[in-house]
Amino acid sequence: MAVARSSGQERVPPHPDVQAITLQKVLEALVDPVRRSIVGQLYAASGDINCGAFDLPVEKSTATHHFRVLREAGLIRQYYVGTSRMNALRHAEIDAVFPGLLGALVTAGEGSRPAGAGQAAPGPDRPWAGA
Amino acid sequence: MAVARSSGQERVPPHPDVQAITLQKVLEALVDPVRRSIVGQLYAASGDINCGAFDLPVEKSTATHHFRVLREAGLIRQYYVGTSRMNALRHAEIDAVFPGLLGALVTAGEGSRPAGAGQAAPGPDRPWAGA
DNA sequence: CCATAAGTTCGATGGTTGTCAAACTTTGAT
DNA sequence: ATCAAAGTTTGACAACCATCGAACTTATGG
Repeated sequence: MAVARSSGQERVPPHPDVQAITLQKVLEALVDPVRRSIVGQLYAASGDINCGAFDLPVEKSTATHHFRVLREAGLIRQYYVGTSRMNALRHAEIDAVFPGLLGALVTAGEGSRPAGAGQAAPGPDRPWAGA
Repeated sequence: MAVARSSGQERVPPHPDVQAITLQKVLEALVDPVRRSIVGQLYAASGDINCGAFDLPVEKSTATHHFRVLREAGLIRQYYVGTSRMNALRHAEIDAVFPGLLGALVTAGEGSRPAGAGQAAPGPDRPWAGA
């Protein structure tokens, strides 16, 4: 029946609000490949995803740890649906604070190197230009 | 006299070429505030900067360590001028591999939060929308 | 009521990393 | 030749972090 229990654990973990999101925390979160994979899968998904539906190379307890780091960094929003915990990417909010960052990171992580990235502008003569 | 010694140490440390730059290494490098400060100062500077000219909160030997990490990640280029070691941001090359990433990171690190970042798009009804 | 499913919490562990001090190297100037 | 300036190298140390297994909590289904 789900009587919306008014007391006890609300089963809603603490999230930082937008102003509290720092670049330091975001980078600390995104430096881990597993967490970057989570964000990538959320970015590519149409809707929210529950923890168990992710394709991750680690055990459940480790995954829990990663989700918590992402949540505390302000990158994802978590809420319960029955026994499942859903995860939503805080896309618009992060874009509002760090414009372009999320998109650039996900794009960079897609493994798809932009074509013709062989030689960049040669620039003025510098000692290392020869090596 | 500077006879351009043809043998011995060339005094040019190894740099990864563009194709070898990985997002993982770039993020590992940029997760450290000191290294992000170095990149920020290079980004804002008109030309290259020698190691001693940076404003850093660590000892010389630690700074050397940070410069090496940045170099091995492919973020900076280093070359000698006399006893000074110059540092150049590999701006164009990084942009070619990870478009927009460097700019987004430096902008995000400038502490200048974009105005009116209070409330982002409210989005559809989700349990956490109330909290 | 009992079993199962979905996550969480709690140690423990092994590896990585940022930091410094001290000794060293190389270059340029006196 | 001698000295100072600018970095580097090495070794040591403390702190942090990702990972796992085992025990626990909460909700759903029969």
